[in-house]
Amino acid sequence: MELDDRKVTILKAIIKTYLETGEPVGSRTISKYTDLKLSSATIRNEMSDLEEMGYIQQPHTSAGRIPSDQGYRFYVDQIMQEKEQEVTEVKELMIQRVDRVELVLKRLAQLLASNTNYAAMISGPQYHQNKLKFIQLSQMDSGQLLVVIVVEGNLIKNTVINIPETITQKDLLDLNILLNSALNGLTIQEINLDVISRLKEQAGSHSQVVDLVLNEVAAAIRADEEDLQIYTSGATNIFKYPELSDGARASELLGTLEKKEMLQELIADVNDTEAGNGIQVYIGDETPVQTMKDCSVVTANYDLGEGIRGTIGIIGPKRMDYEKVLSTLKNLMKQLDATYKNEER
Amino acid sequence: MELDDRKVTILKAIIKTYLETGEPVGSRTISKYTDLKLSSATIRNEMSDLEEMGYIQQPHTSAGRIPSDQGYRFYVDQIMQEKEQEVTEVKELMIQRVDRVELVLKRLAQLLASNTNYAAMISGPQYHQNKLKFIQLSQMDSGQLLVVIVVEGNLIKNTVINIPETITQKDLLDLNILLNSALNGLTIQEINLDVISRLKEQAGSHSQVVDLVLNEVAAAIRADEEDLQIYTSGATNIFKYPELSDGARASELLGTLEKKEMLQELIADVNDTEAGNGIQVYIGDETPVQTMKDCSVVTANYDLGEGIRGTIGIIGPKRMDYEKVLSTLKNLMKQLDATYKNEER
DNA sequence: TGTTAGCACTCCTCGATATAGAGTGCTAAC
DNA sequence: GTTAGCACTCTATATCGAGGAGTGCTAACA
Repeated sequence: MELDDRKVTILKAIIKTYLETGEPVGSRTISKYTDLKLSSATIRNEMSDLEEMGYIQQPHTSAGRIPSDQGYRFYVDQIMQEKEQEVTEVKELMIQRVDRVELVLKRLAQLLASNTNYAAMISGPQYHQNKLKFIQLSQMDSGQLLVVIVVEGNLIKNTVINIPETITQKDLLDLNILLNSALNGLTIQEINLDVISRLKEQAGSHSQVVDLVLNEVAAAIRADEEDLQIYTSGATNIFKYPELSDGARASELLGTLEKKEMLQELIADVNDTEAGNGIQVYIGDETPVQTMKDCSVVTANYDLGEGIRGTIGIIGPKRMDYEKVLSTLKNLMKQLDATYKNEER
Repeated sequence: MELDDRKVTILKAIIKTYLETGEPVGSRTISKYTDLKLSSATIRNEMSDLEEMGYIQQPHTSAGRIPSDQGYRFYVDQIMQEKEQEVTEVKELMIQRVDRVELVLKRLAQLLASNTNYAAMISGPQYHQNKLKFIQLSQMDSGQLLVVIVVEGNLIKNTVINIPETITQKDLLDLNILLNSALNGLTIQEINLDVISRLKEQAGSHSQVVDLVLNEVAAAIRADEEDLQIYTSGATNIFKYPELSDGARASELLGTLEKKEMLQELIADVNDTEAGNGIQVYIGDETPVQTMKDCSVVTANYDLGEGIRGTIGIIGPKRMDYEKVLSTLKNLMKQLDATYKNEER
């Protein structure tokens, strides 16, 4: 059987209506809704075909039809094609340049959640892939050194370390110069034993301090990894969709969003399958995260330049408003580009 | 009517049973449960009295009894008295000293949530009440200054600012000394116009930089306030308690925990009414947060020294295991004291 | 040959009704 | 003061039937 124009029109009409209402849609509704001027009987025949072809299904014999995952997939592919060129002008998202990346990300998540009425997640940059830009040691109290580490993209980490020895201002200055010249431009991953032992040699009597500093660098980075830089917002939006809000489902889903570990799998998968324009849609079972199999997830990869890149995800019911979500994300990416890339930091 | 020993025993038995089961408890259950060796009929009479006195209530005529808020209050007051002296040894909570306060707080919240099976919240320190300890400017690229601000308790804030002029190493050193000597020991609130203008005078040609730096200090602090330093964990634990997990209620409660604004009111109230040992219990309507009126909230104030203090809260159903929560919190406070206070930082 | 009207059929939804069971309150006896 | 007994109340659960939405099929129509 072939998916001719009329079938496509009817399929789209079914899906659109279902997206709006969340109720199974009957033949009479479609017969009125479309401008096809067909009777409900004809529609019924077509629907029967569409069901046989796997695009729609019936919750029970005498109910209307709802889209199957395959149906959603067809629909999404369609609108992704149609809108490919079109640069949608959604209402301004009001992005302000802020220097602290985490804050920006948190706000973005909030923005997306409140704009779409779905749940939003956003992953922060992976620090260990970024290059070191600047290290600064300074004496606070005696025996206490303040360590400030700046990596690409002006991400700043800092800690206070206790040192056993006292250290003169002069030595401190030398150490700073040494550290900077040795480590600048390296990523955290590239700071291996070789680099470290060479550094310690050069540091001479202060090799112990170097050790402590490098340990702290490593620890700070590690803490960050552990502390999964994933922000979520609007998790409770899922209660707006009855099909997601029954006890067990809601609990699972919210748990996934709260714990965040599983979201990493999602992000990993997004990065693996990296689509053309960076926007991807997972419908139902397509998701790599089992607890989201009743949801759809739309993801995008953002890149603020200077190594700050990550993944954004919108999580909602399968009957989410794909057009809106897709255009919101596209618009967001455009604005991020405009705000962060072109303007030199 | 008087609340004699037998009534107390029965009341406690009712509450204890209800805490475990979550179902209204009948007279026969109590007659078997206690070692009072009384028939269900006698218990019924006593229950009737207890209801008249307001300690228990019936969901409907032919159901068993459940504790009223007043009943819970009595119960909690009792165990708080009984356990006052007793330093309970719950299983070790495994607190490790970590230097980054936010991480510690996040972990604490997780620890509490998983230990109790309720939701946990924990508020971070309010930076503007803390004294400035150290300010350091350093040149990163030309035109870019790295500003590091350390306040009491080794809380570190930092930003990168763009400056219009270039500045020599010598001038930078002078500026650092100037800033530190002028601002050290002041709280953010104490840095008023008077201090600022005096500073700018002394800075001479670099008064513009001083301005920028102070603005950034203010902005960093403000961002922190906005970004409400409240961490939550285990919000989805509420699904373990049917009386909290129906759609509307769960949504409201989770929303409150996610948005966090309302939690501030709770914290404010805790600080206002500051109880003896710092532990407080809000039962049902006693809570200052309307959305938690079906819950009980147990709060404690922690103090890690050096101005790092805040509030911890455990949020669960009214039939929460008060004994466990109270002793867990007491134990936690003890461990925090041992880990942070005695050991000099 | 495609479209449509008509109709029987299916299955869900919703309200009404009946029933079982848990628990109470009261009374009377111990 | 305590207890056994019993009638009574109210909920929870199941059952039934009516109403209605929607289908699938057939036969007639253009």
